[in-house]
Amino acid sequence: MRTLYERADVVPLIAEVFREFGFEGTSLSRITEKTGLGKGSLYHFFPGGKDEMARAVLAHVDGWFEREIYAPLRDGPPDDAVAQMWRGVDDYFRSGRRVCLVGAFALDETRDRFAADIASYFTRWIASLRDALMRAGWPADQAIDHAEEVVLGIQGALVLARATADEAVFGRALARFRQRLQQLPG
Amino acid sequence: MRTLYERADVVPLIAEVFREFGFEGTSLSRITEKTGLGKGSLYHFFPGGKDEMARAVLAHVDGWFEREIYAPLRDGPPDDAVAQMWRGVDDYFRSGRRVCLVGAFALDETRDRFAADIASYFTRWIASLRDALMRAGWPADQAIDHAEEVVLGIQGALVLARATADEAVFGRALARFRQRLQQLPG
DNA sequence: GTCTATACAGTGATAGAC
DNA sequence: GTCTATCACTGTATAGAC
Repeated sequence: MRTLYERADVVPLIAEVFREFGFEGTSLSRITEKTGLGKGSLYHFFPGGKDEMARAVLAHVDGWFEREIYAPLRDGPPDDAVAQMWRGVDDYFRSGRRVCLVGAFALDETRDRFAADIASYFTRWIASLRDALMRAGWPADQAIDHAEEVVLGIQGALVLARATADEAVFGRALARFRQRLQQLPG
Repeated sequence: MRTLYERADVVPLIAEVFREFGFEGTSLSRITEKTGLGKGSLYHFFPGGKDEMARAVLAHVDGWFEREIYAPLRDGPPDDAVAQMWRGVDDYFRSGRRVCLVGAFALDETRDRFAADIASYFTRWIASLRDALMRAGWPADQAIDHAEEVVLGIQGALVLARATADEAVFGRALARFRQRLQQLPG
């Protein structure tokens, strides 16, 4: 039985801990508990400690979105890419049961530590969605407006779903946005 | 010169610390630094420690919203109440430069500690806004949809504004919602 | 690579002088 | 009421055995 001994294998586990407890609330003992790896092993993989672990997690999340969401929005057929975005985010955020790690990091002083990564995650999401909408026929000003509102709305839906312990909020929000983007103007 | 020696005077200061650092990131030393009060005084006002301080802060925030936003939405002239809500939240959140403490608490395991307070803050906001919209002439299903989308959108706008360090996101989001609510259906 | 042992600063909290 | 001193504990991080 092969256990985890590659850095890439533990990053998703560490990501879950950061997602659940935030940066400050994540302790090495919790990471040890989740991964089964002692501090020695963790510092072997991440010499920079907790900070480097968080950076690896952010890079991992960013890589997933770049590959599954942003790149198709920029380069693929716009209607397919948008449809894949709805499926992708609903799946990724477990229909509202999972929280956005990047959004959570943004809210407290953790943002200052990872400001560039956090800003890039959102600006690239908005920019790639705007591109797809324009290629789908939306005028530039409406495309940017809709893109911003969708990305912002997904974050808000995740906050509200978790705050009220009502996951259905997330699905309803996605449905509203999907419907709105389907009605081309004119 | 009268300094702070009432519990009510220090709550807003403590609120700022929780808003900036989150629950886990807020330490008693940071509260001491902000308020100028030593641990002795803090535990005199809040025998329950950090937990009781956070509860007092949540109650303070809740009281402000109940008084300035929810009650007018439920009882006042709907158009005036909605207009006052836009002014109120723009002012309260400093046009996007301030974060929502309740939303931030909702994202990590802090939610479990204050679950009832956090859920109530959002469900009452949505319910009171829905009431106002219905009294303004919106059909029930659209009123609840819009209310949920506005409350959720405000949270998302705060996340996005802070994440991208672009406060203007917040103002644009408020303007979009305001415009949408002005166009009564039919 | 993975572990145990350990260093040391910082945490929330309490006691008691004034 | 406010302070200082102190508590037990947990935090991140390091060193070194195996």
